[in-house]
Amino acid sequence: MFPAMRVKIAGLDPHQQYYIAMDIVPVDNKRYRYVYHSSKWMVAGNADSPVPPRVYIHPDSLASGDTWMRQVVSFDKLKLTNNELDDQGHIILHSMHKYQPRVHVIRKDFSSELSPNKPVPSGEGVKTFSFPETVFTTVTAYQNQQITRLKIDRNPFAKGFRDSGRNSYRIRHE
Amino acid sequence: MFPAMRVKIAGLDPHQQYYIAMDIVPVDNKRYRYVYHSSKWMVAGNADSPVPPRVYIHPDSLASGDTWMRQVVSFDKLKLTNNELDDQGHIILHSMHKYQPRVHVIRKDFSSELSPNKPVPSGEGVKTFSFPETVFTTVTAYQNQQITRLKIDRNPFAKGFRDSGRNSYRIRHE
DNA sequence: GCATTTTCACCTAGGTGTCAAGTT
DNA sequence: AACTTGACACCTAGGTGAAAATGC
Repeated sequence: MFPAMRVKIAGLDPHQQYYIAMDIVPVDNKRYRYVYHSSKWMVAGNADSPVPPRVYIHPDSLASGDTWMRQVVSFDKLKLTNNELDDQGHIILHSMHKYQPRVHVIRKDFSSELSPNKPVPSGEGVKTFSFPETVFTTVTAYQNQQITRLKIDRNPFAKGFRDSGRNSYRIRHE
Repeated sequence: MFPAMRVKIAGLDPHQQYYIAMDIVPVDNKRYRYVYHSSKWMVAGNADSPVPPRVYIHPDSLASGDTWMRQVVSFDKLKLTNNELDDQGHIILHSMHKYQPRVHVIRKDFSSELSPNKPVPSGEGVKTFSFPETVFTTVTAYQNQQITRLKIDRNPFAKGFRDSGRNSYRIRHE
């Protein structure tokens, strides 16, 4: 997932151990399509059937509150798929749906049910955070040029698609 | 360090948490040189003064006995340096000295003194293993062709130096 | 008419030994 | 004469979007 979610965390007990995890939940029960001439996402029917729940447990887990608070916690290794049979532990989503990423801070002594394949437990010892500005719509092909430009300009791995010298290569193989 | 040390571990308590670590200790108090015509390492004086102790804590630490025993534990990310002022956490060694790598299995509740910059604690809760067949001599340039061949043939990153098509490239830049 | 998958050139990031040049 | 360092060609490993191929 790019751009990656990055969060700063405060208020933990420095000596307590925590997991930090992310899941991604549907915003509504709709399927969308992009209407190019109005540059808007429009409802295009009801959502597809639910997919197996997946949780991305941040690879620095387990760590102390102290450690988590000292750094920006980045989710740049989180991967998405539309393959409901995925066995790589990626988060499974439907294409053309709207989603909300959520960050979970889970105290170790309340983590007994934490698993990449089960919903994140809730209740005492678990805090969940949603940032509405991070809602996104899944696609298999980009629907508008602002997104394409953002991806190319900001992601180091897409440097080959930036404007400088754009004409001087990219000859297809026969 | 290549080839990397790889160990299988048995006899742990599956539910206990352990660190696994490696350090590298001098075999003797000598400095060596390689005598080409007899293909042997010969003593060439006394060892250089000791270097700061460094411990490589296996990156899968902390993990349960169960987890450690289920996999081959590989130390392929361990790095060596002859720079006594190294600040990358590499293990510091003298060139032209003989060394013995050691594997340490450290129960979590006895790990209070475990640090990349302190000698590994010893005593209850800590087991140390040495494999004499893994003794090696440090160099900055290879001293014999068997080693060079071993490195090139076995290390995927050295594929470019293998024999096939050896003549067809490797033109130096002007 | 779309949505999705596959292939590919182009990158980042970093692990190899070689060689030239420097140091001791 | 032996040792050390730095630049470099050549790899592995894997993250990009474009375009072609396939599916629905």
